[in-house]
Parts: sequence; C-alpha cells; structure tokens
Amino acid sequence: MIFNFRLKVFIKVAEHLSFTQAAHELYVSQPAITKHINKLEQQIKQPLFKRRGNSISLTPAGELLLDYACQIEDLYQELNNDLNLLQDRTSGPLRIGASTTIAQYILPPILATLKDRHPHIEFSLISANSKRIRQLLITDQADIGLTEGNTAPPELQQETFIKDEIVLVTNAQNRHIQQAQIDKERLTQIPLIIRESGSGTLDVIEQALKKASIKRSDLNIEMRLGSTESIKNYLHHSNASALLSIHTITEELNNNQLRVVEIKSLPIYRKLKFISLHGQHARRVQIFKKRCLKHYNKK
Amino acid sequence: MIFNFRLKVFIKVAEHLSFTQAAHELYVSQPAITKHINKLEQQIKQPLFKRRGNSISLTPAGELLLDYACQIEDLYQELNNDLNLLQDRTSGPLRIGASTTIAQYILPPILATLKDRHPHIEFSLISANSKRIRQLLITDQADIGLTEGNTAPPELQQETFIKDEIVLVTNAQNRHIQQAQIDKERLTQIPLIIRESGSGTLDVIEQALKKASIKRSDLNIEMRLGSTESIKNYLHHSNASALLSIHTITEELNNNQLRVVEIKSLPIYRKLKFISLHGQHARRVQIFKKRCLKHYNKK
DNA sequence: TAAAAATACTCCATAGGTATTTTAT
DNA sequence: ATAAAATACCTATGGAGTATTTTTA
Repeated sequence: MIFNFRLKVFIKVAEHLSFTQAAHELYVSQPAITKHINKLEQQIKQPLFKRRGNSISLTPAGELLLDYACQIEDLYQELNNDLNLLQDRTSGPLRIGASTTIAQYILPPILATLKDRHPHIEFSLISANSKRIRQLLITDQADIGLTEGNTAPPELQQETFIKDEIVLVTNAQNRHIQQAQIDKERLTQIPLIIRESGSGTLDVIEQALKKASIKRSDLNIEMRLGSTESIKNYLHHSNASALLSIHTITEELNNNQLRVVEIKSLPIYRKLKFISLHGQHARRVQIFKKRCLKHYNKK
Repeated sequence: MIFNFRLKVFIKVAEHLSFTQAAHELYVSQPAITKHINKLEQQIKQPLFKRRGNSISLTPAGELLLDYACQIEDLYQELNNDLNLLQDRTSGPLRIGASTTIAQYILPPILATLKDRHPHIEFSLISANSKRIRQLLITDQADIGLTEGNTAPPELQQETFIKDEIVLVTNAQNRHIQQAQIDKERLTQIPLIIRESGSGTLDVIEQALKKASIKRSDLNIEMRLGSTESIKNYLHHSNASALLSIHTITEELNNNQLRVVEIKSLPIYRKLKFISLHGQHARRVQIFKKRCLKHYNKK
C-alpha cells in the first residue's frame, strides 16, 4: 500500500469538518491532525479551513484541494489494486491481525491446513483488541483482520466470517446445574465468572442482557478473570459457570470436561468479521478468506 | 507546492534508468535514491527494477507504477496550478533565489521599485550559486530563481531575463591603458584580477577566451579575488584591470571611478535567466518577472 | 462553560549526508 | 577494471505522543 497520509488526513477532516473526528478515524491524536493541516496550509500558502473556535468550514482553496485529493486518492487506490493483481502469487508474507479469541481458538487449525496447502505463504498472526486491529490495517501493518463486528471507519471493508455464540458453560460434573436448559431468571442466581471489562466478549454479553431486561447488578458475579484460559481452569475446580464463546471450548466439550447449559430465550450471538482495506485483493488474502469460510461450512 | 517526493524519485530513476543520474537531477545523493526505491519496493512488496550491477531495467510492476506515478504527478501539477490561480494576490511572500552578481547588483533597484508599488508582497532574497538555486526551486524553498543560463533539469522552466556583458575594467586614472579599445593580443599583457575558480563569471570568461584561441596560461593574472567588491576595491589602488559584469560597475562608471576598455572582436556575453518550476504561475511571480524585464527595457 | 482546536514539550523514526564496499560487465 | 548500486554509520528534522492552554459559540 502506497499513499499520501497527509492528503488522507485532509480528506477525513474535510468530510467530517472536525479535527477530532478525523483523529479518531485515523487512529492518531488530535494535535497530529492539527499539525498535518497546518503543514498543508503552509505548503499551499493559504488556509484550507476557516476556524471558528469550535467549528470549522472549508475555504475555497479547501474545496479545490478536496476535489483533487479525492482524485489522487482514487488513483492510488487503483494503483494498489493493479499492483496486487500483478504480484498475485501463492507465496510471500500474509499478515493477519485477529482479536484474542479468534487468534487463540479459531485460527490455529485453519492456519495449520493452510500452511500445509500453501507452504510458500509466510503467515504471521498478530493478536490484539479490535481497535488495534483496525489501526494495523489502516497503517498497513496487517493485510487482513478478524474481529467482532464493531463499527469501523469507512475505508475498512467488512465481510461476515462466522456467527459466534456465547454460551453458559459449567464443569461437566457440576451438580448445582444438572439440567441442559435453564430459564433466564435462574441465570441471575448462578455464580458467574466473566471476563474483565473492556473485553469484546463482555460487551456482547452486556448488550444481550440489556435486551432481556437483566441488569448487570442482578447477576451473581463471583469473579472477573483476564483470559478465557483462566476462566476454563477456574471452572475445573469450581461449581461456578461462565459465559464463553462456543469456539473456545470445543476441546473441553469433546473431552466431557465442560458442559453447555442453554439459557431459554436468551441466545447471545455475535458476528465475527473479516476486515480489510478497500481494494485489498491480493491473492493470498483471498486464499486465506476462502479457507476460513470453507473450514466452517464443511461442518 | 505539494507533492510526493518519493514518486518523483521513482519517475526520474525510471526515465533515466539510472540511480546516479536521478540523484544529480534531484540534487540528492545516490544512496538517498537507493533508499527511496527500496522503500517503495518494500511498500508494494515487489521489485520495481531489475538490478544488473551497472545497469537497471523496469520490472512489470515498475512499468505499472510509472504509468500511475505520471498520472498522479500530473494531478498534483494541475492542483498546484489551480491553487496558485486561487490565491492570486498581490500580497504574501515571494522567495527569490539569485546568483551572487544578480542578487548584489541587479536586483536591489528592481526590488526597491517593486516594494514601493506592491507594499504587501514580502520579498526575500537568497543569494547562492546556480546549482544551489536550482536545488532551492526543486525543493520548493524558492519561488523564482535568477542565474546564468546553465543547463537545468527538465522540470525547471527557463526564460531569458537580460543579456549580460563581461567587460574589461580599469581604474579611470590608469595611465597604462589610455585607449578606449585594445586588441585581444594586448589583453594578454595586461595584469588581470579575476574571480576565484568556480565562479560563474569566470566560467563564461574562460569559454570566450577559448573561442578566441587564448589559453588561460597566456593571460597575465595578477591575482584572484573572492568577490566583485574586492576586485573593485583592488582596482582603485592599482593599475591592474579586471573582467567584470557590466552590471556590477554602473555606479563607478557614473562617478568616473572606473573605465571600460573595449576588447576588439572579443565580446563576452552571457544570458541571465529566470528559472522556475513548471506551472509556477502565481501572480506575485508574474509581477516580479514583468518588473524585472521592464526595468531593463526602458533603458 | 463546554467543546474543539492550538500550543508546548518530549521522544523516536525516518530521510539525508559521507565514506566505503559489493557487484556485474 | 570500472561504473553503478548497496551498505554502514552518523546526524538532524519531522511526525507522533501527552498534557495543557486558548478560543468562541
């Protein structure tokens, strides 16, 4: 990916008429935006925005630049597409960014198959939170991202990968919960282990509970733990339960170490998505996506 | 002026198929060019040039990039034109780069008139050698340049300003040369003061002498001095003569301090030129050029 | 007074330089 | 052997960050 970041900054600011907003979408600080715009104004020797303290608008020079900047960005876009097509090889590096759960539980088997079929692709997997993944894509430090389907800035293309389900899990020997199903009122009595706040998984859970009119204070939260692995290990020695992505416990379900308890009329779903920069059509990326989808469709 | 220097580097290298040549024309070092190209290749993840030790050629990716890069540069060009038209004011900064003689003797009166008529233009005058002036223009540290008409890279537009004449000058009281004319054989006997080697003035002199079949060793060089002012001061206390641009001695001719001695059939002329980046159509630049030309035409 | 942009400062990565080595004809 | 590009190393500038201040609706 080759482009002019300063122009991109300008376009974003012009689109939103806000330095702060642009800063968020480009994952840089607001003073960084200020400096880019100042530099541009200095280069063209005239102001691009009229500043009115807490709002801005484009000057005629700004309008003109916006027009050209868009054209230039489009050219860069096209260029990058064509360059990707050209190097369409099944060899070379592929930098995948994935949020923690996906990187730990979903991708490893897929990557194993892929490496087998495409030994010349050099996979590298970065795991980080969703925001950081989006940032990696925008700054061209990753070729493809996999995260929970959060809102993303418009230059990021989203595509559904799979549905994920968050389920109630207990130790398979748990005698406090012997049914395969419970109703949502019962849920509030069960001692629960959940992830620390800030986790993507916890966010979805809270949203679903809200829909079902359950307040977080209604829950009987026994403990918050920092990782899925910690939670699973805790469950092995406790009669508490946890809300976990179904994908994180396939092993333990097969071994009969853990057991899923259905919560009647409270399904918690989320979509896991591929995200990539528009025009990211490199062959390796396509191969990767296709394999991911196939892996889950054959089941 | 706003553009992408790295792309410009690539275009230059692609045009000449030479890193070294591109380095010269862009006034940067060869390793700098190497680094730019490497960076580009890294960004697009494929080589742009095939290196064969002492020659290079474009890869298909290189051909593709060249195509787009030219389009992008053209857009930047147009953009800059339009921006210049927009800010067409008779106020603001005007950065002039001029070679020493021009900056010291030719521009001051012109700038005085101009400041009078356009008090809102903020003139700044940088004096340096011709090469440095060209470099200032290319790197957008000057808006307009004035130098002796040397060869310049193709992105610099040249336009003749005035003809300059290098003349033989002596102290007005010099009793060793009383004629108004001498022939070129006599020239070789006269003790001469000239500029140090490297000076643009000296270059033209040597070329003219060569044409007249006079070797430098034929001349009776009494001393080399570092500036025109030094030479003039020397002449005031000596019976030596000097070859100086006619423009540097107008004052002393009026005061009858110095005297011009014509050398028969050995006129030494050079052209002084405006140089600017193509598409430098800012109003202030036009005003400046027009005033320069007018100043000399009215005479 | 509250929201947004500007400023002050610190830090690090990058672009540039010079000197030298490697490479392919 | 030579011409050209690559490499090594050093320096300075610019871009990014955080914390804070200024501005105006």
